[in-house]
Amino acid sequence: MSPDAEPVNLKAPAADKRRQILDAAICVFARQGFHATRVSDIADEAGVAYGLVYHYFKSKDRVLNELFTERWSLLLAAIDEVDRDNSIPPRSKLERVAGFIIESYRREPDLMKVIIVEVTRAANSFGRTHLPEIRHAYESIARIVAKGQEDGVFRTDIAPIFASMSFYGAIEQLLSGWIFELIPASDADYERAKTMVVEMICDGLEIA
Amino acid sequence: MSPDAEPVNLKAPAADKRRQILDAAICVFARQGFHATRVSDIADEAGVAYGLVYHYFKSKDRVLNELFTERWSLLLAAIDEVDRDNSIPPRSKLERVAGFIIESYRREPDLMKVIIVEVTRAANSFGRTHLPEIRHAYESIARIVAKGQEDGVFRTDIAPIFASMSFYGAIEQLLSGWIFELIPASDADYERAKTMVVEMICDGLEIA
DNA sequence: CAGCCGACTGACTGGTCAGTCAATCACCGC
DNA sequence: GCGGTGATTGACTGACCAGTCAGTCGGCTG
Repeated sequence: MSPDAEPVNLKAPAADKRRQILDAAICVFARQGFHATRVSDIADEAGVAYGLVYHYFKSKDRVLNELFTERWSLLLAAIDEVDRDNSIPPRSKLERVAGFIIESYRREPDLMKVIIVEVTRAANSFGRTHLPEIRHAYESIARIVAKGQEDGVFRTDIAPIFASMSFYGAIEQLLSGWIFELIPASDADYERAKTMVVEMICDGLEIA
Repeated sequence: MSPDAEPVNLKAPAADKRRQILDAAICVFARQGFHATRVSDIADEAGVAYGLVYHYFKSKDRVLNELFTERWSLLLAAIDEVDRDNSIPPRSKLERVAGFIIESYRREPDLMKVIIVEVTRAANSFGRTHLPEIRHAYESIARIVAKGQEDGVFRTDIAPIFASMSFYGAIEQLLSGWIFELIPASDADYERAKTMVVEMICDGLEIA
């Protein structure tokens, strides 16, 4: 950018303001929930005029939209990449998927909270629009399971989509538990959870 | 109107109107979601004047409240009853819990949809109030798991609350799948699901 | 310098509802 | 038939807020 050292934050090169608004939205949505936040809350939090939000986004919905799409596409890409790597056993694939999701939460808890609470688990209101993308994730995970069945590693009497939903549901429930402080959330807990979910799903709770 | 011999339904003995309103709310909340339904929608659906809703309920929230509390207390009671019955192995206990929830959905899909979508999975907005009751369910299930561990039937390296959340999360995710038509929903599917969740949680996905 | 353009501002409007309330109705006991 | 009580009605109001828009600012181009 500019070699000359200038008095910074007015200079925010245009697109930065957009980012500022998105970040503010993450923060405010996480704190108050989507429905309860006014557009002015976002603007205030971003330190920006009310109208500017509408300069960059067509509506309040579009802001949430962008947050979701941005992150969800990363998840889909991650799952697909894991799926394509056939050098590891299916169990490790699930481990990586669980790891990715939990790690996402650890790094950006507010963003993940917003995505889960306002989109993924709000399929009746806002999330409705994104049902196809959400379904896509379930199907990708199901593909991993199916491949495990073909390899003779996973039992075949459980439908892949069913296993996939249960697996993802278990993980999301854990995140919810952390979000709403229903279960303890330390770095150690996150780490333990990663292996525990997979162990439970793959090996089962019962002693063989 | 005719003085006598009239077409009954005016006669609805007072408290029936209350029930009528609740049933209408179930229907409308399920169809449009809580936020998107106006109080007038409930009144219309119930075939009752707008103001009557406020005669029976202090606010729109209270209507949803009542729906949730009514049903959730049944769930809590069912779980506790299962837990107390020590004549059956822990695995059967989980089967009964899963069975109860899935059967509830089969019998009253709209009500369960409302409870899950608007309360249980909406902990950021409306559900916040009910976090204690929701947590209570998790803890009751965790108690079943803990007892299974004491009996040497369940492995002890997975925290009971953790297993509980995963178990419940898996079931709720299945219901969501049915609600949003992400997975097939026939009587056979419900029946299969009941055993599948428990099998997966107890025996695991992997072939031993 | 003039004139343009995109970033940026915030007062204002239009529509939407939750909740209120004054009035009416149906019934019952006296 | 009279007065009281609770059920029932629906027009109305006050608050709230998403989205608009007329206008300012600052930098760049010719």
